[in-house]
Amino acid sequence: MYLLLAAHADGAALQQLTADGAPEPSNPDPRVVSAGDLAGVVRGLEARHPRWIWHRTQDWYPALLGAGVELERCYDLTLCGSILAHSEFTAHTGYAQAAEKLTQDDELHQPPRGLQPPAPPPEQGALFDAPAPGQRPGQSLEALRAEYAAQQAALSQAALSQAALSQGATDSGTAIITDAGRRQRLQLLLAAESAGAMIAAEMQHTGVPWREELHEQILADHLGPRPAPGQRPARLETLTAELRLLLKSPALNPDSPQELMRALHRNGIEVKSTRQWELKESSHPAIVPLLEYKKLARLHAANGWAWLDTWVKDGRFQPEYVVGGVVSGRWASRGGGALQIPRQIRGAVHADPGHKLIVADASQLEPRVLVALAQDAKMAEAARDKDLYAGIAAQGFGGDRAKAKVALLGAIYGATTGESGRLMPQLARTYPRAVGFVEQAARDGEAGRTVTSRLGRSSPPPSDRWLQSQHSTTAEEQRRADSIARSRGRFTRNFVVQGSAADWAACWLAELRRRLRAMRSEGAAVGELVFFLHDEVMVHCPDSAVADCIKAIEDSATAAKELLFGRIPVEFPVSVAVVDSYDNAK
DNA sequence: GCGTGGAGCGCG
DNA sequence: AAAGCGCGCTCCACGC
Repeated sequence: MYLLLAAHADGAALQQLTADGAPEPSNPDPRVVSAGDLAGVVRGLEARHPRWIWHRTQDWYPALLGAGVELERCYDLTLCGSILAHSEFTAHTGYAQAAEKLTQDDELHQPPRGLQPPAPPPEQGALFDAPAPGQRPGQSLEALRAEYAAQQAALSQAALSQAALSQGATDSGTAIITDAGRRQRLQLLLAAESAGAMIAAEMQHTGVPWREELHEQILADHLGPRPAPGQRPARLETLTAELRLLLKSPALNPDSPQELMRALHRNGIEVKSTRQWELKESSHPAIVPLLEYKKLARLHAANGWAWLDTWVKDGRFQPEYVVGGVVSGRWASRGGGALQIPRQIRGAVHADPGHKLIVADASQLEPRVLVALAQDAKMAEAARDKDLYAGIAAQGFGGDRAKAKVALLGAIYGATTGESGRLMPQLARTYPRAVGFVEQAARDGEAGRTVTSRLGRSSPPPSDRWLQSQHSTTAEEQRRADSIARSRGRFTRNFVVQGSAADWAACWLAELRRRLRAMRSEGAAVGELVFFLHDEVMVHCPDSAVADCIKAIEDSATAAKELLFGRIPVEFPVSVAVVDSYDNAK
């Protein structure tokens, strides 16, 4: 059952659709529900397990969660439309071609980042103050129904375009996949992306358990007592005085890179930047206190008392996740730097009494994804090891794990110089298929072609810079053009791996959510997803549910692998830690 | 005074 | 030891 939910002058409008987006013949008429009744009506309809179709999950779901209504499935027209508009699998469809021609003012087809106005603030009011459709062009019930139908049509036509076929998808070693296969992959991606949007809203609603007094204790230990607003904490004040003496600069502001650079130069410290690793080269007595200052200043500015006041309420950190916020399919976040919680303060993330945090991460996800993408049998042998790098080291690097790791990451990132660059030929000799796969992606990018993740998310087209650089005439311009092309090559090289890893993670997350919901419906005390970070999840759960949650996490990882790649002999192990405090997880 | 871009550093 | 991918946040510097 498919239920379309759209804003309406009197609240919301609901319409039952068929799978391909036509009004359901047995119940074709829309139903208008007042804002006040909506949560109750939605709750009642949820018993029939519909797929809720809406413009953006963020428009509806936060307020529904606020009203205590959790839903099972949705279809997020904005996120799915963005995938379909750009995917190579649907590039030949009218949908993608129309999206390309669309003017800036039709936001349905815009990617969800940057170009699109920010989502309405996720307050409770959002649901109940939805503006009339007239104020939101393109979001009437009829417009959304047409949009859904158009997306389903594009999906049903999913296939690799002729252009892409002739451009050597075969010589990269990729097996030709059937149209049905592409359709299935895209369908899976759209479902996972929409589930991700629900999970993001649910995790924001739940929040990460955050003990303010533990955070404050960490700050006090490092920085001293809380200073007055605008003041440096005691420890930073002391270090500033020390630096002013050591660098003979009585008014030095160590926060100013320019002042700092001049002061360092005056004291014979010849650095080209004030980056940590470069400062560490020098043995001047000012360096040690300077590095400590930088570390602590960062803690104070980014995750100090002000951060705590702003982002933690009633023992929960509730960041906003931005699904589809990264072109590769990774999530971004807005506010509070949720995806950059420094190790220093992870001690403040603490389970409630009688609960544990289960922190699970997919070990060495990106290299394993590369193995599966490239179907490199030799590397797959190494990937049967729990420690893939150790396996690679044994096969091709005389047991030197560090070397193996640097070489493999270099291949994924496109390293050309340094140790990593030097190891590339050695890696390529041992694993021609895996290395050939990323090399092909790099050549595609350099030549201005798009590349595509396992499930069908495609890289953006070349930038204006790249296009303009194609017309270079002088040798100098040509050198610049080559540099721009190589830069795009590194991007597309990484995109196929990072994007496919994001595909895997999205499926992992969606599968885990499904299992946790099933456990709850059996009435068991059960864990909640509270955090997700690219290849890592955190579940907050009662002591009694720990074993079941771990099993759900592991089963979901296996399920995700099979959804993406089928039954292949490559392991995707998860490492699981059951802890009270996040800082004990690794 | 305000917005923007760079530097620097946190995370994967 | 310090190169190669993707982000967000804070500060400072700069231009209007």
